[in-house]
Amino acid sequence: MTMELASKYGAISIALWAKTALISKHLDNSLGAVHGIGLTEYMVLRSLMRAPDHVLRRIDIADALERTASGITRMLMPMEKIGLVQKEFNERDARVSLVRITPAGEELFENASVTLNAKSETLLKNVDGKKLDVFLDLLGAI
Amino acid sequence: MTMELASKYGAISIALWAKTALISKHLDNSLGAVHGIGLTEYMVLRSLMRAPDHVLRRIDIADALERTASGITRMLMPMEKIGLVQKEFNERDARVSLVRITPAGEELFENASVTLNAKSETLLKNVDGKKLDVFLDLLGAI
DNA sequence: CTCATATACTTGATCTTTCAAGTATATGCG
DNA sequence: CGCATATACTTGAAAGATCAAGTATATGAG
Repeated sequence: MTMELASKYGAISIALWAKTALISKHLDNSLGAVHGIGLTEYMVLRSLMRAPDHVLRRIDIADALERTASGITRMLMPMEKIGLVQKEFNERDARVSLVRITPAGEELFENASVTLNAKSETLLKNVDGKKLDVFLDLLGAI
Repeated sequence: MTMELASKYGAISIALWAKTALISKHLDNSLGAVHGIGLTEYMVLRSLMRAPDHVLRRIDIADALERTASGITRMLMPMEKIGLVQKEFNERDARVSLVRITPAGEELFENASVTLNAKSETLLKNVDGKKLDVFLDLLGAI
């Protein structure tokens, strides 16, 4: 019994892994083609938009995205160069380098969100619309 | 209304992406520490175990895992070296290089499955056990 | 049969991300 | 205060995966 239950949890892990690989590839392609950013970069912008004052430390972004600090350092370089985010200093703590989303970044995020939502609807069209809240609850419980 | 629905689909995509990043990192670490393989390599073995006669073409593995053919070529090299899989030739079509799981690969897969299921149960313990079938159905619909 | 096109795979270059090590700064204990 | 330890970030080296191009083989039209 316990064994059966465990293998059911394993099946969910595997299904999550497989379906997410599929979905994120499509979303990445769409965001790249239409807006010139990848899904991970979209998630950086999203984290910033949800942060108080639209500012975060690099380490906070790393935690939110399950990435390393060095990965974030490298990802932000081109984003800063094209003006989606900008660097700021923290007066209280000279170690931290704050990241702020720019107006251009906010605008791109809003447009990219429309693309992401539309593409998601297409990809997930076989999921019963009535069960979306149940789905979100289950994911939220993880 | 349509907009609201689309953004709900978008929220599901994002939740899938975020939760899967978390889960696969943990599973990857556990499989690596206990069995010396990554989650992607586990999925290769799993695909082979589920295939008729336990044999697949490289391209089939690539499709199943949402990876490129070249990625599979490179991933199989070390797996073949440590004896988890072996190369075979297709008499009908000299272009294809078949991949067969070895007895050692099968044994490792069975052991790794126990680890994966146990770790999944821990990671997903907050998901109500009664809703597992609903969850699997929703994922299956994607 | 022959040739154009498609398929299966491999390989060099490249991209993205991590890991390990290093720098700079902060914090707390004595 | 002074020092041990922890935190935030950066950077060179390396891992993992993709892309583009190339090789070999198969298939189908004429």
